[in-house]
Amino acid sequence: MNGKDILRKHMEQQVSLSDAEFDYIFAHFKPLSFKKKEQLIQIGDIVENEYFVLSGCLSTYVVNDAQKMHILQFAMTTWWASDYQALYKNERATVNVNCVSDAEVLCLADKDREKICTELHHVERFFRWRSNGGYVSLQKRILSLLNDDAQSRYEELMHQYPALYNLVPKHLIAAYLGVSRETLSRFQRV
Amino acid sequence: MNGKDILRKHMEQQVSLSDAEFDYIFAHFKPLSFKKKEQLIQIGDIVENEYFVLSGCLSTYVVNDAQKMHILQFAMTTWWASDYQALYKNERATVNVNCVSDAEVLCLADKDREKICTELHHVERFFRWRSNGGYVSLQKRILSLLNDDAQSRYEELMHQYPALYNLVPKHLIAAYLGVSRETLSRFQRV
DNA sequence: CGCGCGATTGAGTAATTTCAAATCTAGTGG
DNA sequence: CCACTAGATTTGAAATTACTCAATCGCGCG
Repeated sequence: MNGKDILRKHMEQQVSLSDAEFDYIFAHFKPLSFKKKEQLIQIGDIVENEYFVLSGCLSTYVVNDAQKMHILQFAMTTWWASDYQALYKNERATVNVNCVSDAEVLCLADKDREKICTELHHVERFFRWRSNGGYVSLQKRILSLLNDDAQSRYEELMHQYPALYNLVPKHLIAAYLGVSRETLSRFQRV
Repeated sequence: MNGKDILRKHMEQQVSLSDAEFDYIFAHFKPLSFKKKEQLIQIGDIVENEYFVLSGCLSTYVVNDAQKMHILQFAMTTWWASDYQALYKNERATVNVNCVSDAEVLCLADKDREKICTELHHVERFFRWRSNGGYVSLQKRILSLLNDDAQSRYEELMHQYPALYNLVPKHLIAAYLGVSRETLSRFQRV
């Protein structure tokens, strides 16, 4: 399936669009390819775009003073990624976004998203519902951080996204779960 | 300031509305009063409403098998609360919402929100931006759970919402931060 | 073949939890 | 107004858990 079809199918899960409408929307997305380890956003950058992932895997992360990395989000196909704090509030980037693997994305500028949201009420609805869904997912993650031990979080993550197991190095999964790689490794033996 | 003015000011921070528009919107909100400890939503409920807090404080929480409580969110004036997973996805409630103190709220039905979003493009934009803001806040909380120790999280929370210090019992703050009340108590001495 | 990155393992350490008990506080009824 | 009580907070000590540091192992790629 090509990028256009992937995006259309993704959007039509929420709202229905005519061919003409979708063509118009799609014209605002720019296809880009990245190699493993390339940076899409770096801390301090001005952030003007968000990215819809077609293939491969991105990660959104920070590195603290003690050189420890924390991963806010992985993004695989049909997921969106950016520094949303910077994007929505017009601030400098406080997180990095890079490629865990080679990746293809569709790039959408913040100003274009706002433009097509204004022009097409359906699109505004799509993005509202997308945001609602993201909010609920983050709430779940907070609950799992509060309530579940790291081993359960690991098992749950692997259960929900088995593709991560082979696509992402274990130390990055540890950085997502919030445990040291050694501790994660000790869980594996079970 | 009365409830109507609080809501209007809150919405006008994002979008501008005519008097007639706002009157129409406001007609869909039902003012309700609750006493401390009253439950707005209980696990298992069908969830049809969300709540805009005018005064007092609500908390959204779960209790795990070991009887340990985890707080997903506090909600003070101008904050919104509900079980959004249940509300958005038409599922049964998986979290409780109750009153930490006596509280006044404006109740908005899911179907009314969707209706006025459809009727007034501005309102759809307001709710999209609200959701975007919530998403960013939850991301920050996840980062602080991953990166900061409990003491920093406590200090940061008190710094950002000093009102919580007197309004909310410490063991609930511990349940929000994800530490035992004993550990939180030991931090206090600093 | 050897290098380098990632994963694993062991041992000692630091931090938090649990359990138990004591202390403090605000609100209630007499 | 005071005594009482339930809820909230604090403290101590033991047990658990995850961390760090260091060393080793394994494997794919040049």
